[in-house]
Amino acid sequence: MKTDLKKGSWSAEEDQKLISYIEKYGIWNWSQMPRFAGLSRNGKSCRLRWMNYLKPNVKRGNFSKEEEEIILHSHSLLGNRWSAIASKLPGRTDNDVKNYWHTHLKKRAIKHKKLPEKPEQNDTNPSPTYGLDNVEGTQQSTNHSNYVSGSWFTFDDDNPSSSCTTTTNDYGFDQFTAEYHDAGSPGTIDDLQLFWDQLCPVENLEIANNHLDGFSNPISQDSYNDPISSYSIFNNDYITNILPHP
DNA sequence: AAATTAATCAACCGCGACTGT
DNA sequence: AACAGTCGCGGTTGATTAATT
Repeated sequence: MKTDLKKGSWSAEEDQKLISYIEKYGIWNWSQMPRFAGLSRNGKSCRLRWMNYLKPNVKRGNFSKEEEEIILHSHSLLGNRWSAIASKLPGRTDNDVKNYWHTHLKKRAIKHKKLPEKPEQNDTNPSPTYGLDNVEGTQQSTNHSNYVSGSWFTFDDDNPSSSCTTTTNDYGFDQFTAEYHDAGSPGTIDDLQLFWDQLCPVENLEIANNHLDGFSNPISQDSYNDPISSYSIFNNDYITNILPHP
């Protein structure tokens, strides 16, 4: 048996029924709830309406410049993981972010992709523009050498197998990536700790966790067992995802 | 002013992941 | 291990509104 379930736009009355029900009884089972709430909707429709529209603190209205930047940055790393991107924007839903991307930002990102590579840098006299020293809030380091934009170089004289690089990603953002290479000869967990401490103090790791879904703290036994652990930092901006070695 | 086109965004659909049995 | 139910995600559609001709 099937009572024909309503589809399409929600009426104010339906909204009110759903809100009242959830306020009273909470969310316990989306597929069962509509019956009890007196709604001729399937659970999926109710869930969507609640999540994207009715839930308290859902932010409506124009996206700020800052929100745009976060979406662009995040998308350049995460791709179409709208939910992960939305999680960095309090009050915004994945649907909103996705819509905004398609209607406002996609063209801009595509344009970025067509931009020429950033200017060549002089290998013998490297500019700090894309280097670690210019990453905001990151500990200054004097250890690195042979800096060449876009290619690997020795990061730490004490850890010759560690490296970092800078690239311009597909969206035109400068991206800084660091890796710890354990080159098959296991050191101690302290070596790894030291490497990441020098590269990025703990407070910045916390920033990373706040800004990126899926970030895993490199200072762990797990990543130590993995011969390479890495993450990236947008120039002057966000610490970003763990990246596999290319 | 009317017709046409473009932009916007709420909502639907299919699918995969997860959980419980 | 297999199955069913549920949930959440991402791609897509379609109705409405705004802009343009």
